[in-house]
Amino acid sequence: MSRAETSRRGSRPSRAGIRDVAAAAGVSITTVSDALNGKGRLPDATRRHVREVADRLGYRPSAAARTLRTGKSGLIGLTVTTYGDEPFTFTEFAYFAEMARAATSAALARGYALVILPATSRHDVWSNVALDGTVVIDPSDQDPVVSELVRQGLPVVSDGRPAGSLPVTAWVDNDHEAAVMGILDHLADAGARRIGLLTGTTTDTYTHLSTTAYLRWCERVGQDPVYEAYPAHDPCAGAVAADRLLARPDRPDAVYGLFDPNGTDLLAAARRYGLRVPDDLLLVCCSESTVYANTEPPITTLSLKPRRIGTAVVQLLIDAIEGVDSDQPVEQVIPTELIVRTSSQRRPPRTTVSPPRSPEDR
Amino acid sequence: MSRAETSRRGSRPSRAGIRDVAAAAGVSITTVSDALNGKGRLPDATRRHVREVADRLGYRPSAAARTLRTGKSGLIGLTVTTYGDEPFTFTEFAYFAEMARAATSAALARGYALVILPATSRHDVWSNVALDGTVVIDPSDQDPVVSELVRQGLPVVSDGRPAGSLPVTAWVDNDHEAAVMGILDHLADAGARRIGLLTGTTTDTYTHLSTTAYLRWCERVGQDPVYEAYPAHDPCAGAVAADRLLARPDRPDAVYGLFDPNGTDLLAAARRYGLRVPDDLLLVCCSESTVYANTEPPITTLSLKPRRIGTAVVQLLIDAIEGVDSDQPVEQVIPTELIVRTSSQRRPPRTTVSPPRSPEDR
DNA sequence: CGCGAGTGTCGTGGGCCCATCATAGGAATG
DNA sequence: CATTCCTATGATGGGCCCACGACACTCGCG
Repeated sequence: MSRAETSRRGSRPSRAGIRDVAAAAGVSITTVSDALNGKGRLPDATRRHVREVADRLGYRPSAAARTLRTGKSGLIGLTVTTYGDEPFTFTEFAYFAEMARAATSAALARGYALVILPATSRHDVWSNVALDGTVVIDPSDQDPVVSELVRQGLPVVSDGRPAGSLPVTAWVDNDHEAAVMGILDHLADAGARRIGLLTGTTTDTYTHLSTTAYLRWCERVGQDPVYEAYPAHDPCAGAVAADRLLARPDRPDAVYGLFDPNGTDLLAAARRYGLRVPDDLLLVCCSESTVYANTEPPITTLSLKPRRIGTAVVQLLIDAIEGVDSDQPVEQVIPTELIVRTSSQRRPPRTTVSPPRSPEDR
Repeated sequence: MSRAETSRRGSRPSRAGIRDVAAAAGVSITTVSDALNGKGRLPDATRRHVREVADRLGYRPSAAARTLRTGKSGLIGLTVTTYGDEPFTFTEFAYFAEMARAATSAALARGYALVILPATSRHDVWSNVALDGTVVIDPSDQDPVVSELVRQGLPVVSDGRPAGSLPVTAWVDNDHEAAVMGILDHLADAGARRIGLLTGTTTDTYTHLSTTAYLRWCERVGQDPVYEAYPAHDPCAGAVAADRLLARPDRPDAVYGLFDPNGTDLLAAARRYGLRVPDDLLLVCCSESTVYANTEPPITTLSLKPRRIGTAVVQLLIDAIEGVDSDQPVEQVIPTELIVRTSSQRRPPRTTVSPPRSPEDR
């Protein structure tokens, strides 16, 4: 009867379109659109009727068409640049898993979905997906991916203070200097005389800021720096570096490890040299892994609160996408948390309970 | 001059379109499309020229428009149904992290990107993203999400044998019965007289098949079943159930735990009861976590090979999307791997090395 | 009482987003 | 004149939104 009915030629295995709904409901396309989207001024009767017909036909609006028309896809990119070519390092570092999980939840809660994309700009994938914005974890200086995205006018929020003058829309990070200072003070309070550092050779800001803070602290208290650096993406290199650190003539009596597996590696190395923890060696490492609550002895860890970071990053990004001028500053600093366990206390504490983890605040 | 030049009105802060490239290169829109997509028969000179101009203008084809026209978005959904409302349980179970990572890599390698979606059908998100197909992990019987997707004609591949007559396009799974049987035989060989099981109360196929296999094995060898079940999504319940199992009057002298954290929980429970592992109690659990290589003692684990599963699932899905009639069957069974460590051997083995992990085969 | 202007409600038409593809058209060559 | 080659035209995909149109009803004034 109507044009919609006849213009579709032949068989129709495809899904019902807005046209079909309009024809079946006896109204115009616009009315269908308005009725389903809650826009326009329509009597409730019409609205209900259209919705019924749409349901009956199993109508689902085409996401592609809507995206094309509105310019919004409801998709957010997530990309991890750090440590090598693998698309992301979920397994190696619990931090990424937690952060990605929180980011996904936060995005979904606001009606967006998260797309995981490779750091290495395989252009075909990046340009095949319509993004409203992107979260970049640890962007390197002059990151080409970021530049390209910004050039296209897309908002970019980074996890990690951007190096140089990378033009990100907003960023979220911990205060790594303060965290390192706090740990070193904590170890010194526990009786450490010479504190060593296990650090990385990579050039990301986390490694850089932490190492610098360590060196400054040493200068302030008048201690000679004792540290070993290794390529953080190589799990075996970590064990070797831990061993080297404890084999030095100026062996430290306390060590802070910047990366997740350092705790286990340092513990193993200590065993090899017959060092007791915490009696002969105090240990702290930066990790989100719950493993360290059950090691022998339990190891004190620094948590960077990846859940809060993941949530914050996504909130900032969506605010930027939707043009919400939030009161939040575009630079957000998330506090770290030192979870003190046996490994960093000379005298065993009265109770070794770690703070209870509430689902959100972590 | 051309229509493209004049039809755009006013200022143009937006990205360059194919029109602009055509105008700038002095050719038609079709020629631009063909030149960039490698289609049609064009002289190389034209092709190069168009590409140059496109680069100069920073032209990126609109993903939304392409999707609308071609009907392909290059996007694959990944959804986890198991264990509660949280969008996915990355952290709790290393299995998911590994599997998702492998799936992401495999998708990217074939030019697709992965979108993580919630199992609970928040319709607004699902219908806002144009998917070419979906991977469903552990679909429950009569899963509404799966039904809806299939109704729309989208291919769905599941990780885990679908229960009932769920109409998935293909599925990948381990042979859980064989795996459990193998472990029980392994424990019996090591001298176990009464083998207990730590299982779940959930109704997913993994739990169901594994438990059934255990009961059948018991029947075959004439042992009374000794098992405790708990809701797998609750980490605390696991510790309690482990304790209950070892507190029973008919205490088992060997236990297999179906879930990732069971190893740690059982080890802790054993300590509380003064049981030595492996002397008084043999232990195996199903886990992808590397922590069990370093526990005291190291614990034998069953690996379900999540990387291979994640890869296989995505390959099958993309084959279905692209209409490739692969030689592969639509039902793929991935072999499991038992990583034997100290906890399941009465006499300490001569060497306790676990097999070296190659990057892909895991 | 009659008629046009004024006000409001409800709905419709057609353009638009942008790239792709089938087909028709034109130029050059044998 | 026929045959290659190459390029242009126009339709298409599906939903959203601006700008109106149809219609009903009220009010004011002659």
